[in-house]
Formats: sequence, C-alpha cells, structure tokens
Amino acid sequence: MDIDSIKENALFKNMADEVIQLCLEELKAQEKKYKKGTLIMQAGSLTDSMGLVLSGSVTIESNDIWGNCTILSHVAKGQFFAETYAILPNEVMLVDVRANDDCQILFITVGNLLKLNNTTPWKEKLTRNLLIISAHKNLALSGRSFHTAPKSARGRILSYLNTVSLQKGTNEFDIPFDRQQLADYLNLERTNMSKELGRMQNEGIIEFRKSHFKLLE
Amino acid sequence: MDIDSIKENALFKNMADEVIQLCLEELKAQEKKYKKGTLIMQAGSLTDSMGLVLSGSVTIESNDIWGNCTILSHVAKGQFFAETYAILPNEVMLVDVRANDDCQILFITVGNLLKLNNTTPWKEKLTRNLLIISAHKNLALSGRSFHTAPKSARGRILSYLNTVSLQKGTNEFDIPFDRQQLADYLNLERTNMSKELGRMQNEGIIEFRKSHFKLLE
DNA sequence: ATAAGTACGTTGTTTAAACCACATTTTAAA
DNA sequence: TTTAAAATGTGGTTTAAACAACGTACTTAT
Repeated sequence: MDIDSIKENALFKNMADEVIQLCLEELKAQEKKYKKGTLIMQAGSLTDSMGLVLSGSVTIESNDIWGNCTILSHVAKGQFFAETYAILPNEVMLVDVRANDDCQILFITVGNLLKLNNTTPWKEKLTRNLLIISAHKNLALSGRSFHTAPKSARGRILSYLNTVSLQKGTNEFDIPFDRQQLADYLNLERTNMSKELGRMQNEGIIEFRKSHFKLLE
Repeated sequence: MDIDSIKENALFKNMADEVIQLCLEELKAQEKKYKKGTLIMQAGSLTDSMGLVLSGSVTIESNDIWGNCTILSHVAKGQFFAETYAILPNEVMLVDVRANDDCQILFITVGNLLKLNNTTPWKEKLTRNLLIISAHKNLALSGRSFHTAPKSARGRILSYLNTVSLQKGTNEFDIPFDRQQLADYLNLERTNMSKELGRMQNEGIIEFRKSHFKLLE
C-alpha cells in the first residue's frame, strides 16, 4: 500500500503519513484486485465500506429489471465510491459498481468509525473530513438539481448563469464548460441550447462569446 | 429555550437533555426572532452557522438578477436550513432564506465544531449526527437527480420504479406518492405521465392500480 | 344514498425540445 | 499559409411533452 498515492486525498487531508498508516491498520483497510468487467458491488445489497480506487477505474451503473443499463459515472484513480452507503449501512444500494479496467480497490470500513465509542484524534479527523466530503457532494448535487428543475431551456440557462454570477460575485465571468458540456449538465440538447442562447442575446438579456458571459440589466 | 422541542431532532439524536443543554451553551447557540417576510440569510453571502426553526417557518428562495423568484423549499418547525453552507463556510450561499411567518430561529455555529481541536464526547456525537444528516440528504438528492436525468417520461418512470423495487426488495410495492406528487418529483406534467403509465400497462411492462405497482418481465 | 370534492384518466391541440443536415467560426496541425 | 479537425451556430422537420378541457371513478360527509 503506497501512502503517497492516497495522502493527497480529501479523506486524509492534513494527516501525517504515520497517522494515515495507523488509520488504515485500525480500520482494517482491505486491498482487493478485480479483473475488468467484474461486479464489485451490487445494487440491492448493503455495504458498510467505501472504496478508494488505487489503480484502474470503476464505473457506477444502473441496471433495471428490463435490461436497460445506464452508466452514471466513472471513478478514477484516487477517487471514492459508495461513501454515502458506507455512512448509512442500512440503505440498500441503488447502483452497481463494476471494474472498468483491471483495478485495485482499497476498502475502508466506515462503520467502525461511527459506531465505536473509544475515540482517538485520528478518528475524529477522519470523521470531519468525511463530513466535508459529504457536504461538498451535497452542494454539487443540489446545484445541479436546481438547474435542471425548470422545464424550459431558458429557465435552466438563467438558473445556471445566475448561480455562477453569485459564486464569482460579478455579472461578467467565464464558465468552466464548453457548449456540449453545459448542455449535458443542464440536461439539454446542444443545438437547441445554442439557439436559446442566441435568442437571449438578441433580447438583450445576456452577452457572450465562447465561455465568457455577461448578464445584463 | 425548550429542550423538549428539539431533542427529537436528528442532530441531537441519542443525547441526554443535559448534554444537549451543554452543546447549546458551548456552541453559543443564538436564538433570534424575525417578522414575516424578513430576509434571514442572503444569497451571495457566507455563513458558518445553520438554522433550526423553533417556531413559524421559513422559505428557501432563489432570486435572480432578472427579478425571477423561485421557492425551492419550505422549512417547518423542528427542521434545519443552511447546514451544508455552515459545514463549508467558504462556499457562497446560492439561495435566500426568508421568514415565511413570524418565527424564532436557533443559530448553531458549526465552524466551532469542526475547527477546534480540544475535543469532547458531545462534539464528536454532534459531528457524527451531522454526517448522517448530510449523507441522508445526499442520498435523496442523488436519487432525484438520477430519476430526472432521462429525457423521456418513460425513462423517468422506469428509473423511479426500479429504485423503489430495489429498496423494497420486491417487484410489487406501493409508492409514497399520488399522481400529482410523482409527476412533480419526476419533473413531468401529470396528465402526460398518466398517458405514459397507461401505455406501459398496455405494453405489459407494468401493472398498477392507484399507488400499487407491479413490475413485469 | 346522495352530493360534493378530489384524484385520475382521456382526447385533442399547442408548443417547444430533440433531431438532422449543414454552414460558419475557431483552433490546431502540417 | 493551407488544411484538417473541432466547436459552435442556423434552418427545417419530427416528435413528444405541456397544456386545456372534460369525463369518470373514488372518497368523504351529511
């Protein structure tokens, strides 16, 4: 287990190498290998551990009973999966986790962190880091949920631009997406979104060039 | 401050009355009153405290620079708001919080919980409870985000029914929504959703009566 | 049992998003 | 600089969701 490859991770932020080592031992962190295509975790089951991708990558999928498969996300080296389920070990998983390549996964049993009473500084630190990770994810999810709530393309675009403006504290800013990415994020079709952006510019609501936007009025 | 009215809260779960009292003192919990219509927290600003509604209720709103106002949610007595921002005090708020009635709010400074190193059992307990609250919210948000991702009514319905089936562990179950609520949840128009449900029943994919559903095949 | 109110489904119409093909601009490469 | 490739925008068509109006069934109260 190479500490250097995981010490940058948000979960181990501000922890010394020795402490990370201690964490892993105490939490009985388990390293496992999977061949490409193997099912790592299964929808419908329970888990009290989260996964950290040490090498390779995994996909989060949804497979319904009619055979439809949807890829929800990729998890690359250095990233986690199943944190939320590990924190709430009574919630049944609604997604499958599958090896996208041959990969190595480090499983960390979060249940041990939250249930035991004999507390140590590193456990507290880990819990706080986990809280911060969870809160960040929360923010990302609620933002997107809010932007995709309006039914019209215009409503979604305005909702998004307005929040970026708030975040940057100015009504002129660059967005971190190209057109296709923005369309995907807002759950719109690209050319349709372009049309709407054009209309909004004509109406004098916004000005833009590439990824630079200005909100008028 | 009436302990009884807040002890049932997820934040203070499994804590004795005296300990809750101690928490509130140590965290310098502040009680404030607001007249109906008053702005309690403003989008664009920062906060390191979360609010607990002691009486009355508040609304979470989004107000964009073009004057559009959207009510995002109601927060009733005994519920929180701004937890996520309080956990991440460097994230600018993207929503306004406004008094929906005359109300009393208890502000809890979460920053004190996460920054200080001198730890106590009640701080740890509170942190863990906060983590569980955050994780639950996470699950709710990612579920909805997933169900509203498909562009077609059918895709959204199938996605939703499939996860309920997974949660209940059977392909025959009741859902906790009536038609209008389900349509709102899936971001669809009610009559259109009914049409689609009818088609799906004709095609032999599902059977339903009222809120009871059966997934076929 | 009747009446009133609510929830649910159906039909037809309107509207706007998705889709397709292609033009234009921008960026990168040879 | 020319060419190729990618990103973005435009016009026309198709499709399906939203909308409106109404019928039916279920629920509740009197």
